[in-house]
Amino acid sequence: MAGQKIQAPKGVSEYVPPRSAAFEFVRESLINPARRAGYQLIELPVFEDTELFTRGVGESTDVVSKEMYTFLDRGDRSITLRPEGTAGVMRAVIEHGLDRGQLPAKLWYSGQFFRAERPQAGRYRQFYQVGIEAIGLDDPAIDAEVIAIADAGFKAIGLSKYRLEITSLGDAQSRAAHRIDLVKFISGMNLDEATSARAVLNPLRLFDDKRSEIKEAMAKAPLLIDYLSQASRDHFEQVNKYLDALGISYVLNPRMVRGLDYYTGTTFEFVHELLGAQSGIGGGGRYDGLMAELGGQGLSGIGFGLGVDRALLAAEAEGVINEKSFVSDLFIIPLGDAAKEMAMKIASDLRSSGKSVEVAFGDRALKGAMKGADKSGARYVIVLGDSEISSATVELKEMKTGQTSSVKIASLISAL
RNA sequence: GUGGGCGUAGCUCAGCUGGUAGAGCACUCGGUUGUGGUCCGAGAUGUCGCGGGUUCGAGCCCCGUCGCUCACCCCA
Repeated sequence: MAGQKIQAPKGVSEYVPPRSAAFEFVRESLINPARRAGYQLIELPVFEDTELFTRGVGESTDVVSKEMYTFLDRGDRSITLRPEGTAGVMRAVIEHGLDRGQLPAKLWYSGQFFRAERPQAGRYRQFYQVGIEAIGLDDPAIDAEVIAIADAGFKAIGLSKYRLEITSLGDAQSRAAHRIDLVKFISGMNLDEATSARAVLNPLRLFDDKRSEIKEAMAKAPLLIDYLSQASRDHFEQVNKYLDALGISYVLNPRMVRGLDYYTGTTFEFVHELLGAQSGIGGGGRYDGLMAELGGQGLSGIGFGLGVDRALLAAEAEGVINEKSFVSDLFIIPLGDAAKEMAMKIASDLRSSGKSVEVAFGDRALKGAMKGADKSGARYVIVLGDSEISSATVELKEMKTGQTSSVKIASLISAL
């Protein structure tokens, strides 16, 4: 019986050669600034107790209420594929007592996340994020550093056509005071059912509506930024000051809306100009109440999540991906069985000395093997046949120039 | 979840008012016996997403389904 072809599940992003090289480059570019700032790797499960997200991210959010991959495992536990990274990091910090050492705890992660949405340009059901979290420090300087690390990642990729938007969501009192006035304002608007339902869940959502009539109506709505407490205002001004000192440009967007309930205080988003509807390539902010909500001590925190898939899309749109895929130092073409054995031995020795070496297997004709060497992008090629074996000498050919030189097999390592 | 567009060789696509498939690229081999990138020649490749239906006959029409894609919603 002929096997039916099996397709990947709907909406997943996957990266195969040659594009996987660009993906790897983008991901590493986003991670490196965090490593260089002293953030340490944290590897966590991709599935968690469902309650972690309902409690941490917030039941009223779209992410939790209609986009989670939730299922019962064989022990009837409710499990959810992680839709974001911060809640899991906070869970692990509490569980492993990382908040008992020196603060802030500075962590980075990278991996897959899952959201059961309708796929679209730059929006996948399984997608990749790189993120960092700095937990246990209220200093506005850490806010600026976190933002600077994200910005450095995008710059390392070569991106330039994006903007950084920031605002402050203030503390609990700030938000409560603002909400009263905002709800009052919205009650005076004439809204359709779906929109007002959304407004009840989170009135801030209306700031993000794309319809022009809503935008116009919301133009006069009270802004949260005008309700900030003195402490929140001071903190936010300090953040801006540090960003200025770092030479990071940003625009204040008091209408910014974030989809996760845990955000407080400093909040930011990176928006790319060349992407379609899904133009956010990264975002984050403070979450000063999250740890307590998850049963830990009441430490504050700040972090970001950067979209690797979208950053790659943005890099391709800007045409800045010129990173060649990984290329070998040497390509060996063996002719005959004895040569093949020797080629494997040479390759193995050179590899343990840190050289990257490919061997042409499969007894291809020399012409085809040379073509393979060319395609591989290897810097040098040698042909290994009877005469080379008996003389212990090979013609080392530099592919770029076509020039060859005689080299003893034993001294190949120094010739590469 | 709602709506639009699409689904033909590995890739990008062509296929006229229905008559049982083609191009370019890529791939393999060859152009005198062991050295690539150009050029020339030859060759292999598809259950035309899947399942039904209409028809003497469907890649082209109809229905369903799966997937892709774009937008809404939402977000990375």
